[in-house]
Amino acid sequence: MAKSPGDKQLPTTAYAVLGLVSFGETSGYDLKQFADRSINYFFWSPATSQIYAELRRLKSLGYVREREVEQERRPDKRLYRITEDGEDALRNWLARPEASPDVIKSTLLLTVFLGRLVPVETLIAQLEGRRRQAQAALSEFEEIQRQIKDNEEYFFPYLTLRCGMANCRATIVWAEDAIEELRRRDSSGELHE
Amino acid sequence: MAKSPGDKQLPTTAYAVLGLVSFGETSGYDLKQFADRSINYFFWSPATSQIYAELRRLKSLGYVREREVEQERRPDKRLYRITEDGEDALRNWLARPEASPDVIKSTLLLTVFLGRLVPVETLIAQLEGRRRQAQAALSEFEEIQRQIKDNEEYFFPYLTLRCGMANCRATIVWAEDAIEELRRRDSSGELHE
DNA sequence: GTCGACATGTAACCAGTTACATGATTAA
DNA sequence: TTAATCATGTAACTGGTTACATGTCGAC
Repeated sequence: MAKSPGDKQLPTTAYAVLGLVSFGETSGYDLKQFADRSINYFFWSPATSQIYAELRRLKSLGYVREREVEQERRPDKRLYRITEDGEDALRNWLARPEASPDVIKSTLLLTVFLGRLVPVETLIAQLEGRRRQAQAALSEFEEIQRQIKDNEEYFFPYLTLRCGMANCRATIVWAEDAIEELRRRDSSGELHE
Repeated sequence: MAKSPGDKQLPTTAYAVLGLVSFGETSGYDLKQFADRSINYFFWSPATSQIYAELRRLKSLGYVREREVEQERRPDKRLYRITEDGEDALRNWLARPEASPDVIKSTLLLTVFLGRLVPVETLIAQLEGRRRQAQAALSEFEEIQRQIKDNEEYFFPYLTLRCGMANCRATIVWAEDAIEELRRRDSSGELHE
């Protein structure tokens, strides 16, 4: 059943949502929270409306099953649970031989690249900002790591957390390095331009 | 003149193209090559058709000036040069106090995050692939660095290059680390489902 | 009485890609 | 003659966001 002829590739977001559903029955609303505090760091967090749209698509493909739940003191909600077909499709997608290369859009790096058009102090300020940001994220990640590192259940998320930490450290080192180089260049003669 | 009332924010791609044009008069075709081998590493490289679309927009805003050039042994082409208004708009955008946070879409990390659904060997193979990739990119970056590091003209691109190198190193370290952790876990009992 | 969390959705729009069309020149 | 490079563009589509609508409950 895995690999029926009409198996068209879905957009990555669909698999991301399906992957989150695979952790257990949830609603669209909960999924949004979950996404924001997990895959958000290395994959964008889709808009709420997008999540609902994906859930409808996954349902129409038979990849998730829907269950309506009436609540008294809360609005009614729809809970989704992954199906066997859904898990097949997900495993299939996950096991493709090569992951597509990362997509990175860094307006900071674009700004640095065009740095000759920017006042040095502005550039340094932006780099400082990024450094602080990375430092804050690193602390947060370290805290999370403490909480989950011995919990076998979180082994794979833990690995992605480690990646986040490595990237933060790289960013901090680079930002400091770049600031230093900027200052050196700036003081070694205002003869530029 | 910088900051007229109708100054609506353009999409980042527009500023990216404008930024590339700011290096000197070019055609859409040349711009595509330039983009592929420069900002491509930290900003996506727009489709060719998109570049032409942006050039038309920039022209209609008065940010670039167009000049038609007839060629004998090549198709005719249109060359673009940034205007004063264009440079104002660009500087203005570049100097905004905080760069928006990086957008990262890593299907590899998404795959690792959902790693419990993937055979360990597949996961390791993907991580190996990424490690090799980062290693290759690092070598390439080091080579480029050798060529440009003493050329004042390339100072700002050089800073972005250093960022790329830092990220490559972080990726290599992380990938090796993750593979090790995966192997350890795998050998310490096949009791995981 | 108003704000924030809960909960789902629609409609309009935007940014960007893919596939294709056109056509000349040059190198294999 | 076939493919690659030069050179620009159109049309259809996809993936995703924004703004908005709707309504309840609990806390301040």
